[in-house]
Amino acid sequence: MSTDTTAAAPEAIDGEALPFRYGATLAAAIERRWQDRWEAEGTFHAPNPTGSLAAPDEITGEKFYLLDMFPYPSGAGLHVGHPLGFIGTDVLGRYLRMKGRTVLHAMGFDAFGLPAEQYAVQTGTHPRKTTEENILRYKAQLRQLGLGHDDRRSVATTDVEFYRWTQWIFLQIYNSWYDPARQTARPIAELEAEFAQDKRRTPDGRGWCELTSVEQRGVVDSYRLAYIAEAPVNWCPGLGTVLANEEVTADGRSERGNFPVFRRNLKQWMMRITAYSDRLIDDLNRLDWPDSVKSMQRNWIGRSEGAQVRFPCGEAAIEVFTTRPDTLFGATYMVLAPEHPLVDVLAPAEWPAGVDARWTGGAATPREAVAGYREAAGRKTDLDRQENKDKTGVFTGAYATNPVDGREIPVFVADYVLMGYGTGAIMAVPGQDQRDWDFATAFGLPIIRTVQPSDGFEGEAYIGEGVAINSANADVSLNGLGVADAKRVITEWLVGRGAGEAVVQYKLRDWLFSRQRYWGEPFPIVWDEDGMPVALPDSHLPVELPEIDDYSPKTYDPDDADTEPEPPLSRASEWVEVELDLGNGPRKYRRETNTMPQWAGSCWYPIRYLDPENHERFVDAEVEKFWMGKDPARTDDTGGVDLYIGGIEHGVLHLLYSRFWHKVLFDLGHLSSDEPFRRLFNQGYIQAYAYTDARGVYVPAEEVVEAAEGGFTWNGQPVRREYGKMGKSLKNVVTPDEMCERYGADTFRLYEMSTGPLDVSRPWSTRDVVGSQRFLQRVWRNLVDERTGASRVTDEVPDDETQRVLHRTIAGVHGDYTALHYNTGAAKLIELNNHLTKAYAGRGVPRSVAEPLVLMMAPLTPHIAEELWSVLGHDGSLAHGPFPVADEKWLVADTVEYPIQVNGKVRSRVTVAADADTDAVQAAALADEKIVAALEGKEPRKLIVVPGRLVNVVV
RNA sequence: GCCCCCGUAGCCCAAUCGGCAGAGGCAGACCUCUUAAAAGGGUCACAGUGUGGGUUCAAGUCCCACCGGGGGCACCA
Repeated sequence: MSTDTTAAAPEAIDGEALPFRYGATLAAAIERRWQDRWEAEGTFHAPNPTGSLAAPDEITGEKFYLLDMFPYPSGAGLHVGHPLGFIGTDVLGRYLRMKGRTVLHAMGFDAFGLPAEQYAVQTGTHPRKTTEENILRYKAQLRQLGLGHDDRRSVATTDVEFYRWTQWIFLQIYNSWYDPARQTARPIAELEAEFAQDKRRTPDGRGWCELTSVEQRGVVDSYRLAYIAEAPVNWCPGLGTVLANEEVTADGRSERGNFPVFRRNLKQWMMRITAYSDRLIDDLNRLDWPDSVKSMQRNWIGRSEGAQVRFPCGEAAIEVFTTRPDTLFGATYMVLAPEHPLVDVLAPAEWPAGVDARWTGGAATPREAVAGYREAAGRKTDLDRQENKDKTGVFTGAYATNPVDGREIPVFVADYVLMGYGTGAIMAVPGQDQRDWDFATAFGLPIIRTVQPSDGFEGEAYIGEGVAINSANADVSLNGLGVADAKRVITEWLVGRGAGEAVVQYKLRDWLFSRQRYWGEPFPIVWDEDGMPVALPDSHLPVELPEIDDYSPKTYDPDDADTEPEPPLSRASEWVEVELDLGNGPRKYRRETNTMPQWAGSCWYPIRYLDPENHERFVDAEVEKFWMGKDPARTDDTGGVDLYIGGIEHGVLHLLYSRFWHKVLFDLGHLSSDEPFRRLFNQGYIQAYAYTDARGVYVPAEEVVEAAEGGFTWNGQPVRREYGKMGKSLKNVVTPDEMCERYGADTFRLYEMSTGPLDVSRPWSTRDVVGSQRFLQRVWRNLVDERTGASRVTDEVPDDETQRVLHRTIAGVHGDYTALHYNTGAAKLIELNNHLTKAYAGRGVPRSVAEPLVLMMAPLTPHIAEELWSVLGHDGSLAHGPFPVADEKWLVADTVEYPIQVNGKVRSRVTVAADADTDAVQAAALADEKIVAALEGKEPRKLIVVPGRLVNVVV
């Protein structure tokens, strides 16, 4: 390779006298040249073991799969906060590559999504056009940062070749069912075979052959992992689409757009993620993830163990779920959710004699009371229900029988019980549940304590640990047992009586998977003349999005709950109505007109990076095993990406969905890893100050100055400072483009990595960037003649002190890079350079120190390091090493200075040989005259010698 | 209300198993190079670790309570 690597003479901006001073101009020339060269030489191409990207000879060292959460290419472009994680991963990737590891690092785009579609609706521009322009802009912005990505592996979820495989994965899921006995997904054909051979009973007990083919298909469809269900979903008229639970905020609004969301029963595609609840929760223990994300997922899945108990009630029985079956003897009433189907059935025509006036809601009959209450509850939004925690309800007029003691207890309807959790009915135990206590107090219901509160307990409901009391019948007694034992005993008793069983409940619901949008993956599904869904065979993939004129779903008044979703694709009638031969002759079908949610593509993109050009499979099995396979050297390894870095905002949605898909594909034998991300790391955010004037209007943050007496001013007028996001409307956006122009990419990278450890959020401060620039300039000046651009290094043998500083730096930098503590790594490099500046002022730095310094800088500031490396006479790139190795002999000092403490206060210091043993150190300490004086002849009570650290004399 | 994380110099951040509170940067003061300018060179100062207790020979680090900031969950039975 004959690329010219001498420093180009820059335009005279840095001054005639010093044409080779390192500044923005010179940096720009160096950076552009090295970026071109890396691209031309394919420096960051990662070798696959086989397939189109195969280069088995280039595989050296252990592989490492490094991954960033890929960005959505928005029209606004990147601001300086976005690349923080990207630079962080790049530094690690470059370091590991220099150490000889085979590193895969690529960057793609999560390119389906609402903004491009909304822009299309407004302007008529095809979302593909907007999306592709934005991707090009992002790529240019990322390229100028010098990120070492394998550009051959850059995929976008909107690429037809990509979403063809998203559709293929959907079909894999659709064509599977979950076998709870084997705890695994299995092909649907195996289920059909079980039915056909009568090894499995049909839901209504008829023989398989007695069912019509449509009935048979209906039965099979009800087992699929992707299925159609008429279910209560989150309908958002303002957006014209339904949303997943995860996309709705706690106050019942859409995460995007903040529109009201209503619960509606609609037919939608669902994914049976609940089948994986246990594995998703249990396998968290096998992952190297932050505790915060693990606990968020545990919380979201919400597993609770308890018992399902039946309370007889007239002809019917009310089923309740409880985590506290030990408190059954304290159940003094029951509550049904307003939507509970038994509410209508139970209410008798007349109130029982002597009914408490508080219970009737003023109604003449129970049916009237219940109907009125139900209607009122139905009008309340979820938000109203949550905000108003005063307990309301009415008596149904019916009584149920407590199965443990035969007591008749009243049944209420109240909206503090939710239909969506458990069975939608509870047994109320006011003695041990504060909500029930509040209700019981309001309605004059009895309270029985069945757990002995701890001494001095002064609260109302007691939820703590304690022994059971008041809990015995003729058959069984819990009295004296602790909570756990009592639960076990009573559950066994219930099971024995056929009154209940031990069950596990989850908060997790199935994943609503269809959206009424244009810019998403079409489903590979058609509907036949029987109105049944039919999966398209693989040979019909991809199902491409049709061209249409109007990209918008029908949207409505955001508050109008009584509207129906109407997807934009439903208007593409030529595309929707098709005649296909799916193996039984040409027939007419209607295409599914919903599209997949944005999460679909992000569920599996890391897998496609591995083998982006494979047209036969979504990934080659050997390639997947190489990059993501389980490591037999680790116990119970999950396999997966070696390090995944991204923001914590994806803690539940993306990370839960992709784990689910990954596990299905693993179960079906398509993947060898059973988790997608072995290690997860949440980077912090770059935040920014914004300033408002007296009217509360944002002023350009760039132009605000700090007043001498404190406070801030803009154009002389005082402004108020606030801290938070960077955004156009806040007038505080700083872009990487600006930083590259003013300082160069290396300075920008170094600045972002220096301001703190990667997981810490920190404020952006443009004026601090100059510090990083100065460091690079000083290194440059130490090694390069600013007048001629020639090397200044010498062949001098460095002095011992310099050797020690160098090797201490090498040892430290290894640890810092590995731990993603780039701020301390950078500090050590600055320290080393500061030492060189002093020690070799005016005469050039020894080559044996200069070279390791340059190599160690390379992960953080790759362009200037490459340039210096070539100025020092090396032809090739340093991207693949070597990386300096510390020499032990320079890590140990000859002598150690020990501080001597008397009673914990430093009184003196002694210097002893580094290999002096404890006794010698002790002797030296006690012989020190200041210590002798401090002791005043007293005998030390205790002597602590911490080797290499200090001596403490206790008197 | 419950759970998790974080409080070190004017600011961003270091500090290994508990072992001398300071590595680095910004801003500041002073000196200096330069015709001049500063993104030139150099020197210096600045906190006892949010507050109050405790454990220890020794606490920024461990324990308890409180205060402040950030995040998650929230009538989940």
